[in-house]
Amino acid sequence: MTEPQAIAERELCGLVNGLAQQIADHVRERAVTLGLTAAQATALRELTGPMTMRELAERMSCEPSNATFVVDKLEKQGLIERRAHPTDRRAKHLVLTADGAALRERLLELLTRDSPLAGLNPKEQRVLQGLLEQAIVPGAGRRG
Amino acid sequence: MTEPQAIAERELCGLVNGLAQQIADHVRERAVTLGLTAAQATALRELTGPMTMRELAERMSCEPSNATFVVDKLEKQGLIERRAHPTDRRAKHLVLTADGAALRERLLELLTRDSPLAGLNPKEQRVLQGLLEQAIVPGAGRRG
DNA sequence: CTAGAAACATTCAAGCTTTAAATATTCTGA
DNA sequence: TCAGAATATTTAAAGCTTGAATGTTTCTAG
Repeated sequence: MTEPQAIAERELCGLVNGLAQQIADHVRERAVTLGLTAAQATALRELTGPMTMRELAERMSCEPSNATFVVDKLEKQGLIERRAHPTDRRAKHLVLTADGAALRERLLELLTRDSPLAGLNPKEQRVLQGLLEQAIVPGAGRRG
Repeated sequence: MTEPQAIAERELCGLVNGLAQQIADHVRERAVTLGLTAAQATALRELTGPMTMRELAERMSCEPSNATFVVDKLEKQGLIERRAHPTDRRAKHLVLTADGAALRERLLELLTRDSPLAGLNPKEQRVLQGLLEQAIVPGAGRRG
């Protein structure tokens, strides 16, 4: 016999997942407009400036090996360059090309034109943000 | 120049994604205990009773073709049966085997033992649920 | 200084997910 | 009735993601 509280929590997990999917679909729809996949668009969006592979992976919430995969694609399209890191020879320095920077601008414009969170007003969004920050256990992101 | 509101929304999307990942990791950890992958465990969990492929896919928040893939695995393990649908010859009727039902019980027990939402008390969870329900656009789940 | 631990990036294998296309069945309207 | 639209499922191809090595470079304790 499952308790009501457990059922409510499971339903809540489903809602979190559903909203995450809605957000992902929002990105995907706009990405294909620019000839990008969702993963590529996410990488481009997160590349706010020169950064290392690991840093990009963290911003994308994925494994470094996955970032390698995605950056490979973007590099082949001439949107990103892998340069030597100024101070750490282990690391790469990811830099947008002129084409990449231009496409990123168009992408950001598309992504901010309308929001996947349009159902919530700014006040509600702040409440949601507070709850999410509280729900996310810092150390437990992965293999913690 | 990007507006503060847009930046806040993007950060909020990141938090939603982060919590979804935390929930997924929670499922994955317990799934491997039973020799299941995360996707298989999700399918088993959502199979609350006999249902069609499409219905399962919707409960799993994935494409029907993906449900086919996952159900294939569960069927090979003897946990699920694909039967003829009583009234619609296009559809399949998914039914748990005795083994499948038993494993599902163990899975549910593991999943409810501790929650991936332990950071929130019941009252906060209700607030979160209300916000998520409001944020999720019914028709826009996919290609809407 | 130096050996071992740690960190950065990559490769590979395995599994997950989506898209598009194909088949079979049901529904709808003339 | 019957043609066309819509629905349920599956297949194949492409792409995504992870986890376990591997090689290189840096850090750290002694």
